[in-house]
Amino acid sequence: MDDVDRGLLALLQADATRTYADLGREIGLSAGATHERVRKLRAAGVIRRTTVDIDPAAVDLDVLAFVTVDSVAWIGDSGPAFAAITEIQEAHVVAGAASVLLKVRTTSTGALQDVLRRIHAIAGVSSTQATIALDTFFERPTPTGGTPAHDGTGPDER
Amino acid sequence: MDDVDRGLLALLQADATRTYADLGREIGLSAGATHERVRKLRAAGVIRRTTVDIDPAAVDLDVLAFVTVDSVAWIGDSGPAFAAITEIQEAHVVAGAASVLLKVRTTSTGALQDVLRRIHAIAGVSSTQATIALDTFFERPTPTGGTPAHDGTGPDER
DNA sequence: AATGAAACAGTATCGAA
DNA sequence: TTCGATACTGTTTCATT
Repeated sequence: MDDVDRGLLALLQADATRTYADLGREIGLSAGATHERVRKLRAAGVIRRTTVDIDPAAVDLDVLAFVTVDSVAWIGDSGPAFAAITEIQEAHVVAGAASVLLKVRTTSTGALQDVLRRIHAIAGVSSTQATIALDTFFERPTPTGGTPAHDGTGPDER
Repeated sequence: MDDVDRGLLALLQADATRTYADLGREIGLSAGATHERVRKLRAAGVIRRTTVDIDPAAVDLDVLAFVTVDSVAWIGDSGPAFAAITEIQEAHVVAGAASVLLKVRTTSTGALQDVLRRIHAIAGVSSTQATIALDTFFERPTPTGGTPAHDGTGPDER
């Protein structure tokens, strides 16, 4: 993982449909070498998958909510129970007051209520609290440090 | 947007490197027709972009935190100020106690502290509260209702 | 809006440096 | 690890239904 790899990751995040020849031109590598780099990044699991980013509104997912879940017991192995609820986009175990933080998308507040009902049915769950998002400023891919603006104020650099 | 489109979206989310011929075979369409469908989904903005999903740990982003931000004034136009902080992966205006909810990734807790400092420097921000994620059960693409049979009625189904 | 075929472009591979 | 060349595979276009 050198700077060339990080640059490639940033370019691919922005647009994974570009050709290897094109990407290579931008970072100063041949198409073959670029291809080999990307192949290795995939093999190493740095690139987990190539996917499409979909507009939630286009599939009628107009409601976005963050749900904190409290539990009576340890919920460290309830991952699959949350994963079974398809409306849950992310599930994280968090430190602090709540045990789990969920990102949930539904077509309506009624559907959200139904999701909350199913969450309560999971063993150990004692309570939930939902916070509705009114507007999303932005959602972007995991930062890479590839070629991002650099304001120079940060303590660490790489 | 019919069921064929939704099926295509689900397949592309799972693996956008598959060929049109291959995708078409699975949903019962020729390569040409599949290509045309996907082209239209892109043109309509349903598919916002094709991207790669990167393992955060591979780029040393070992700290994930959700930060709630309180403000004294209306922050409806501070989107760009948050976007300028590259460590912020998502920013949403939320209803409830906090004004904005952020998803932040950093290489260390020290770097997180620095991000919080920069957030405080944004006009109108009065306080922040960070919640650290200890473990991520899963993070997946926006659900599409693609594979699950789904006729648009009723709260939801699996 | 879909098909099948043809022309074109990009990918994947390989020997050499 | 890279490059450059090549064979191959997939994409893109188009006339047709």
